[in-house]
Amino acid sequence: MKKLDHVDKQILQILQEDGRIPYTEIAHQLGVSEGTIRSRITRLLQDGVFQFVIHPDPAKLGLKVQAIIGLTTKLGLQKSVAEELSKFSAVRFVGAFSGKHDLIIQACFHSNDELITFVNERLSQIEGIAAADVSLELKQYKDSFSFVPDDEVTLQ
Amino acid sequence: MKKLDHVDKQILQILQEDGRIPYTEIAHQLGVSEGTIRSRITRLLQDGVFQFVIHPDPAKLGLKVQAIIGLTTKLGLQKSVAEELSKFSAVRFVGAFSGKHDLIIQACFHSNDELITFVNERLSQIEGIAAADVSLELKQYKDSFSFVPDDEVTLQ
DNA sequence: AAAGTTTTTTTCGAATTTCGTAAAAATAGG
DNA sequence: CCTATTTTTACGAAATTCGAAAAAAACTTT
Repeated sequence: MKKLDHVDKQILQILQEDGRIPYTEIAHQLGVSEGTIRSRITRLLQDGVFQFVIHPDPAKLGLKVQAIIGLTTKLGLQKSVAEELSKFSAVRFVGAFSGKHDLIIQACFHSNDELITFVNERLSQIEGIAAADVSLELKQYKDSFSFVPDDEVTLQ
Repeated sequence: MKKLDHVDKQILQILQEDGRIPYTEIAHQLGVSEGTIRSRITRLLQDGVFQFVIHPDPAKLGLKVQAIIGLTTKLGLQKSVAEELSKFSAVRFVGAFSGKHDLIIQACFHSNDELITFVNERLSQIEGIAAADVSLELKQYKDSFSFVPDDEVTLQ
């Protein structure tokens, strides 16, 4: 149960703009030594607070069709359905929810054709899916899992 | 209109695991020179194929409550609603969709209380939202931009 | 298929960054 | 106020990145 202080949050903020900015540069921006940045980041990584990753642009990879699909699953099969769905590389998000749909997923496709094939061929072969409610993405306004909350934060 | 070849895709694959792995290490793994990795990555960045970012764990930041909210907007106000919603740092995804909801957003909160406050106070103050359908995330199975398509890819 | 052109890869020394670690400073507890 | 613990700084060594020129590969044109 450790708190993220202002420096930690500033580090996260800077890294979400450019995950490969040198520690020396962050140190310079924040007015501390490189060693401090290094030990802070090492600790944040160890605590699982964040990971260094890349954010590909699906459209640039030819995945022009994105969809959010709400699924109704048969009782008792939700978990196995979720795990099956997670295996697809086209599927980038899978979550269990309360509300209209038991599972909600987000996936990317090259074409409408590929999407409809996914729904008709792939989903239908997964045991436990009762219904699928497809929403086709028309325009994306924001997509970032880089968000640092504004207020004080306590580690879990 | 340039193709991503096998090397490019391998680079993306490696960087998804660790966005800060040294170019020399990637070069070693793929059996090419550091210069090649460097020029490939520089080009991919310039083409906007991907960005270096970090992936924070919302739960570790105290954001234990995540929700997907489907919104119905008043005709003509969808865009401005989407832009307003994008301003919230708690909101990590905003998209316009065909289907049951005009807009679908994904957001993180410290507590159920904060979520309900967001819905009742923040959303209600945005001009143009007719209805909000909240789905509370019970469990997350997958959340990753790790989707390097398996087949050939052509840049847009 | 040879010659010329363009693009990509390799090479390599210089500049920069990262790393390991010990000393100094700051913080916390009694 | 003193001691123990944690955090920050400092700094030389190792590793990585960078710039740029040469070499190699891939494409064109004839």
